[in-house]
Amino acid sequence: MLAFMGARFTDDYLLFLMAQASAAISGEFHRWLAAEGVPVATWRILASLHPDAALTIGELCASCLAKQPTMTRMVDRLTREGLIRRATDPDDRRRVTVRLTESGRARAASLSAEARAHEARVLPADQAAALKEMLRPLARR
Amino acid sequence: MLAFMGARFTDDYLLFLMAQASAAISGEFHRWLAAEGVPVATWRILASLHPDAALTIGELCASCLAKQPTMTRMVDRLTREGLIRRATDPDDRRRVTVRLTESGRARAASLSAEARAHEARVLPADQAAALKEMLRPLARR
DNA sequence: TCCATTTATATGAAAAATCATATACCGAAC
DNA sequence: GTTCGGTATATGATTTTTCATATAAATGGA
Repeated sequence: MLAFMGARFTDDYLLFLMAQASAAISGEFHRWLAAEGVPVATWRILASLHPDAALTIGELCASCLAKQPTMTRMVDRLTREGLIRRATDPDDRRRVTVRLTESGRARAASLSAEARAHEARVLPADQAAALKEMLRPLARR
Repeated sequence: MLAFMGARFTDDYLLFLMAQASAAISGEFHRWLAAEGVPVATWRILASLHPDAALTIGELCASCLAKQPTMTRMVDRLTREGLIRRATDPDDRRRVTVRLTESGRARAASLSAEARAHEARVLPADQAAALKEMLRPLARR
């Protein structure tokens, strides 16, 4: 029998558990995306705009968890690919609002459907709902 | 009154909520680390080894959510800084096991104490325990 | 109006992470 | 013991992300 090793700090540390759970579950879906040839950054932006939101670069940063210079470059790329469209906000000409093109909306709809199906495989609906209830206030901070 | 905008997909998508909650809460602690001059990568490795674990590079990758080449380089750096020590596993000479030095243990202990204090500020103990219960099986996948 | 401050995005330089691959080693089959 | 396939870590090249800063525009006074 092996010697008892003593519990590791991270085995019962909320922030590590949350990061690991998030990475494990998201990783499953990200591997599916990769098989479809869809970069994770593309998915995040399409999902954030789906079905018909107009978000600024800054709002996309918060939703996709990227820094602003990164987001500007991602938005450049998706714009070149014809999936999204940029527009200067007339009420505040510093702001750039982004929304889906028709082609982007179609792509977002199909990926989102698969995301929902994956979510349903991860947890029964009642457990998923309970978990979301706990996560929502944390996500807002 | 503004027109109703239609719910966004990501407002009720488990994987986004989990990633956003994780980033929001971890971000709070990471800002404190930055103020202390401690890189996040350093904290993750010290926490994973605390108080006295001997982990391989591969196990550290899983714990810290980094890829293997990244981890090899992080371990190089912390070794140079005298916080951890590498050793070839005599039972399998391909493996490199890593553990804290005395100096690393002291640093890990003090950071972990602050991490616990932060965790306690995030959620009441009973809610944190309930959340951990839900996250644990997901993190194991 | 003019100026100072703050906010939103863009961009060049730098840093960090990752991919592809090399090396070293293990274990099993022969 | 030799070979073959698989596993663990290391490393060069590349990509991705970020930092620092610039530009442009809004905001709140003097």
